[in-house]
Amino acid sequence: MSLIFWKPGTAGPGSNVDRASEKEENVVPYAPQDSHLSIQRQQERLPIYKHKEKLLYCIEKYGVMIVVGQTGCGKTTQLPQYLLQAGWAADGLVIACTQPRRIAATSVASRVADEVGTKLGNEIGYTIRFEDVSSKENTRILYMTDGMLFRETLVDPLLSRYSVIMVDEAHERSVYTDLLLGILRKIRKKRPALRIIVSSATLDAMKFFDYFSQGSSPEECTIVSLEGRMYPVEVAYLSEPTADYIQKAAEVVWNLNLQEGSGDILVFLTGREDIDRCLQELSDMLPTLPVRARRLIPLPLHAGLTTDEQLLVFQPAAAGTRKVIISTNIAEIRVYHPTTTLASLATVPISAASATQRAGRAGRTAPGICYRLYPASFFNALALTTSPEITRTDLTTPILQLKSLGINDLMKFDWVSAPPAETVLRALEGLYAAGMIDENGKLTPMGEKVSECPVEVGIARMLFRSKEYKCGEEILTIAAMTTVQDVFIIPDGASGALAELERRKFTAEEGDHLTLLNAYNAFTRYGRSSGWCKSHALSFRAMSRAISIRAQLKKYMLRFNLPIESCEGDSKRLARCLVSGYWRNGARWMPDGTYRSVRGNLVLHVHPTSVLFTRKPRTGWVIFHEMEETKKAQSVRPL
DNA sequence: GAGCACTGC
Repeated sequence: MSLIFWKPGTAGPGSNVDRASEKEENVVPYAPQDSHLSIQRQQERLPIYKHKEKLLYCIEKYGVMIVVGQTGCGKTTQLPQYLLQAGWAADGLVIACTQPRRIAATSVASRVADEVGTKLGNEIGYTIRFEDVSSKENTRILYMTDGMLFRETLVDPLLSRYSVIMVDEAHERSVYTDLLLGILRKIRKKRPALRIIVSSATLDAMKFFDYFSQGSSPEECTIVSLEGRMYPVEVAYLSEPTADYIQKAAEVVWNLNLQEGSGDILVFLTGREDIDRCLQELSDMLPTLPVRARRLIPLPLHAGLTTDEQLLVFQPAAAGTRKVIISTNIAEIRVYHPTTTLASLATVPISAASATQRAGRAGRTAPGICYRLYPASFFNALALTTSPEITRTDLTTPILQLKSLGINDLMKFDWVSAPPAETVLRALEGLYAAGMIDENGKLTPMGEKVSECPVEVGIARMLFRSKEYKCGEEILTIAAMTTVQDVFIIPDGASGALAELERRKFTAEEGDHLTLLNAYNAFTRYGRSSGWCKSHALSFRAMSRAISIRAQLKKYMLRFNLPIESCEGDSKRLARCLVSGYWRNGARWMPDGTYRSVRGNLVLHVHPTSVLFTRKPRTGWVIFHEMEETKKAQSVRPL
C-alpha cells in the first residue's frame, strides 16, 4: 500500500497523457552490443520528433525494435504515424498496434484519428471483440487488443496483411501478449520482411531483447530508449511497520491535509472493503477539521462503481478543497500487471517495479511525494517484478490454440517465460480427456473446431454436445452467462437483503446454471432495459455483455452445423449436457455440509453467492463452474 | 453460514 500526493489541476490517475510534455522527450538509440546500463548513461535530452528519422532507420535495419519508454512518452500514438508517413503501409499493408485492454485500443485509435484529421474507422481504425471499427480496404493503422491479433493467427498464420506489428505495454505480460510474442518470433523466421516493435518499461527491456536476439544475427534486434520527462518524487517510509495500514493511510492523509499548500492525494489499497473502511475513518475525523485547512473530498475508485462514478475522480478539485482518491489498482491502468495470483485472490506484496511506477504517478505534472506505509527495509525485500501471468494460470485453452497453429511439441516451444512443466502437462492431459487431442497429441476434428471458439474448452465441449441432448438454445445462454461476471449486484440505495430477495425470484432448484438461464430469459422477455435490471438487482452491463457473447457463440454454432433447439423445460436433458462440459468439476455432498471434489478429493465449501448455499443438493452430487480459494477455504458454484 | 484485485477472445 502506498500513498501518493500530486498537484491540482491535473486529471490524476488513468488520465490521458498530457500532450505538452510529449514534445520534450528524449530518444536514446543504441546498438545491441552496448550494455543495457547505457540507457542511464547516454541521456541526451532530445525531443522524439527530432529522432523520427533515427527510429525509422532502426526499424528499417533491424527486424525487431524494443522501445523503452514510460506511458505518455508518445510512442503509442506517434510511432505508428511515423511508420505510415514513411510508407510502411504501402501496397495495402497494415501497421498494427496491440494493447492489452479494449479501452486503450479504442481511445488511442480515436486520438490518432483526430491527430491525422480523419474519421475513425477509415485510415485509422480499431478492432476489439464485438467491435470492428476498421475498413478492410482503407485502414492503414489498426489498433487492436493483443488477444484479437493472436486469434487472427489462427486464420492467417503468417499475419500476411501486416508490415509492422507493435506490441505495446509488453511489460504487463498478459497471457495474450506472451503468446503473441512467441508466435511473432516464429513468424519472423518465415517472413523476415515483417517488422516487430515491442514497447516496454525499462526493467523488462533486456528480457525481450534477449528473447528476440537469441540465436539470430546481430542485425535482428535493437533497443531504443524514449525516457520521458519526470518531476522529482520524494519517497518517504514508515520507521516501523504498522499493524493497521488502513487507519495509517487515513492518518497520513489527514496530516498531509493539515499542511500548507495545494495538491490532491491518491491512496492505493488492496480492495473494495478496505476502501470503504478508509473512507469511513476519514469521514469520522472530518468534523474536527480546522477551518483554515482545505476541505477534504474523499472519492472511492474501484471496478464496482459505474462509469460515471469513476469519472468523478477526474474533475478538478474546487478552490479550498482537496481530492483524496482512494483506489484499488484500477488507477494503475496501462501501468502494471496484477499483484495477485489467479488461483487464489490472496493479497501479495507489490513488486518493486510496480511500487516505483506508482511513485511515478506523483511526478507527472509537478514535483510530488510518495508515502510508503511500510519501512524502507520492506521495499528492499520486495520481488523485482510480478511473475508473468502465463506462469501462474491454467493453459488448457491457449495450448489448444497453439496446437491449432501447428505447434505440437509444447515442451520445446520457446516461451518468453516458460510456464511450469506441470501446468503444460495438466493442460495436455485435460485436452486429451476432453477428446480435443489424440494419444499422439494431435488435434482431433472436434479440437480443430473448438480451438476457434472464444470460450473455455469445457464450455465449447458442452456447446458441441448440445446437439445430442437437443438443448442448444439453453446451453448457448448458459455458456454466455457463465463467462460474464457479477451478474447479480446490489443496486445503489438498495439493501443487500432486498437484492437477495430479488435474486431469489430467479432461483432454480437445480442450481446456479439454471438460475442464470432464468435471469437471462427474464431480461430478454422484459425489454432488456436498465431500469428493469436495477429493480431486479441485475447488472445491466453484465446482461448486455451476455447478449453480445451469446450472439457471437451462436455464429460459431451455426458455422459448425450445430442445431439450436430448445429442451422445452426438460431440465434433466440440460443437466446431462452441462455435465458433458463440466465433467471434470464434480463434487459429492457430505453429511457435514461440505463437499468432496471427485478430482483430488478436496474439501470444498459452497460459495455464498451460490443458490445452493442455503440448500442441500437433491442427488448428493454437484458439478461446479469454478473453484477458488477464499478466506474460508475452497468454495464452489454448483449446479 | 459468509464474500468479490484486474484483464482478454
